Amino acid sequence: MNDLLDQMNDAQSSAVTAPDGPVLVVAGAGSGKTRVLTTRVAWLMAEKNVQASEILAFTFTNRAAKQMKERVAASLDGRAVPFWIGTFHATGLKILRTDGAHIGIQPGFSIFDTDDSKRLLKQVMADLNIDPKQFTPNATRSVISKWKNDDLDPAKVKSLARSFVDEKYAEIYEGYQTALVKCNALDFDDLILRTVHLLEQVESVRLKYAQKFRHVLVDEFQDTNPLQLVLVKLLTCVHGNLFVVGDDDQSIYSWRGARIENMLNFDEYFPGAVTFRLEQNYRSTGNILKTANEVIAHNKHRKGKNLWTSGEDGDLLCEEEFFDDEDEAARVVDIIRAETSAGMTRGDVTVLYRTNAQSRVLEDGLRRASLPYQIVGSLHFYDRREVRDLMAYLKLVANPADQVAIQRVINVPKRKIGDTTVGRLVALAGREELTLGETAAREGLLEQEIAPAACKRVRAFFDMAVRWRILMADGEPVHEILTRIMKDIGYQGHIEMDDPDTAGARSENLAELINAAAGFHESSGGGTLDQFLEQVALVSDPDTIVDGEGVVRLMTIHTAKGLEFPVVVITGCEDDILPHINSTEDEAGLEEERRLFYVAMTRAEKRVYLLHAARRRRFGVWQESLPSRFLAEIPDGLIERRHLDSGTRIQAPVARTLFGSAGGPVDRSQGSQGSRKNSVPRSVRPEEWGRRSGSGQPGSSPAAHQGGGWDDDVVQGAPFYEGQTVSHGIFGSGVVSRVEGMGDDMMVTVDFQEAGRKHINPRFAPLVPVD
DNA sequence: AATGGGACGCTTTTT
DNA sequence: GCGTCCCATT
Repeated sequence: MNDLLDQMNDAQSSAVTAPDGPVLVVAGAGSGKTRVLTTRVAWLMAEKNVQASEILAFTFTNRAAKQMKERVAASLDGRAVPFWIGTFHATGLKILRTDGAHIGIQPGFSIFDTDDSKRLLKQVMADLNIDPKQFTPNATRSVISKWKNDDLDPAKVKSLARSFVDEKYAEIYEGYQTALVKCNALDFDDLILRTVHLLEQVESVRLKYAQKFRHVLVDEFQDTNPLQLVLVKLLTCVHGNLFVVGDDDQSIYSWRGARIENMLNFDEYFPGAVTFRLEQNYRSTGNILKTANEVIAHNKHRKGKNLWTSGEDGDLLCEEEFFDDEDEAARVVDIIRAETSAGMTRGDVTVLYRTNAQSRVLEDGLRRASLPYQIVGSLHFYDRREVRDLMAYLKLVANPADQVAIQRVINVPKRKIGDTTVGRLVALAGREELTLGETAAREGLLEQEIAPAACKRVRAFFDMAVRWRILMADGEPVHEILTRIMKDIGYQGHIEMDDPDTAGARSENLAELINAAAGFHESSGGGTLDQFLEQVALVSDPDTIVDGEGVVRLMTIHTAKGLEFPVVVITGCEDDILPHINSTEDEAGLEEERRLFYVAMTRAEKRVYLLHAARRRRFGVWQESLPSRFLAEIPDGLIERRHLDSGTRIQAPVARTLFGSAGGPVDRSQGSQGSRKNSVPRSVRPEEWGRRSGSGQPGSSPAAHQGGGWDDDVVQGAPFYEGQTVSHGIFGSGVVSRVEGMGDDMMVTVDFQEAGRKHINPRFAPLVPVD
């Protein structure tokens, strides 16, 4: 044990050996946060006589949980560590499986993931005759999720509703919750919400857990939400030993309900808290740290810290501008080649981006260059259609009440059970208060509503389900059940018929699913179907980060949090992407984007490349971009900037500055910078951000931007009028023949000289008035 | 009930 | 630009 402590710096070891009670460790990026956490666990066990079973640790991701388990085991000489460690969701689930019955949760319940919830919502909305165009399932889901995270039930929401819209949402929420119960299912939020209810309402259960866990530890505390804070409070209500680690500068999940205040006001929530700060960084070069410090210092809402290293300054950071996203991707290829010939492996280089959509162009470039790469996160294996279909079969086997699963596959592969039949079946079941399967099993019941031939087909389907359930009851391994299901329903033939082009890939995915199930059977020592479904629901990807050596990894910045890489390439360092356009409205959103940028840079050990393009395709349409405002916050001495030929005077980003503000009047006094009047003055002069002209790129049509400078008055006064001559990036020049609608909905009809008549939404396509 | 064409929305991030 | 979903057609 002393060995472990000797290897630490003073701040680290005093945090590890902190006395009982609430402890907050403010741990900067790369400051050895995980090490402190794991050593604390080891120290508690070695020095404080705490049993493994008396420790509960929360992590933010399954990846982190796994890593921590391994590291604790290593620091205990490989002894088994049976302590509770996992995400909030997984831990909530564990508690609910054991004690959920106290608050009326039926055993064998399903977990609905986002897609399941959305399907259920759609059904509920259809039942309530609510137009899914006015209340999209996505928006509704996030509204309901917010309510759940504020511990508001449908009744409360209803009484608080002030507007028609709120009332509608509340109505949907109520229906959704009822439907969930009917399906015997919990959604993601329920896993935490219901656990909180259980602990609040049932004293014996609360005491059971709060007494059991003498020490509770939380990683990534800055990303906890209010409900999770309550859960932590409940679990520590007996011993009060709470040890949390976090970095307010890395809080990037507020959109999911995380409250940075949980950390900023920690001693308010947990009086008497002791705080430790870890600021020495063991990961990055001095220049990277200085840059990160400079940028994050622009945030006001933070505790404030300064990372430092005893190591070298290292190389300067490198900023490079490109004409478009394809050029940017080509440069990524070059960087990888240069780095590998300079001694790095491909696995040492990681490419980061703000949005998943950006990966496409990068992938194309890498594939063309025959560079092996791996996308980490995002494209979840379990999100593929064929995998979800099979998973739905497993779900309906495990939980006969799961209507969502049944409705998904009752006619997949096609077995002539159409929407009408399904609708009648569901209605019938609802009326009789039976599950769909029970309804089908009742003698003569189906015949009341459904044609005899259809009844037969429905019964045949549920008969299969019954047979599969017998396999499950006999303790047949999951992969065997799965194989049997596939055979019984002829799924292989189905995917070949359905789309021969993709059949090969889809069969492989199914083979992989069976592998995953077989792997689960082994690693879990004969785990049940329920356990398999749980694991799949809560573990988005079976730890995707495989061997590093020969593979370049691509991922979003969010996914990269907590990881480190020798070389980091951050792409799309542009305003509207990083910071993302949806987050630039208010200061809080902007600060979170800045933290995102900070997280991205602090992943790097040796070198950071900051790339941006002057234009890129979005929604299939070219859009102009300005360099990220965050780049301007980097002092010149720390970075080498390579811009495109600045001989050509820059043309302002037409489409966005013209009509980006949803049709509202543009603030004239601010000129083309109107939307960012609250931001820091740019130290980089905008006119220096040249663009490459006449590059010969297809579709670049320099003509579109000729006509020289640009006049605020013309631009901001009257947008478009009939008879006006305009120029378009792809179609060339033409005459406006019609203007319809306003703001975002504006459609302009233009007769182009070459391309003929086109309808254009100026919000998406750069349309420039020509004088 | 199956099929195919077309409209539409999506793109911020995920347990 | 692409996948999904809706609707009309058979």
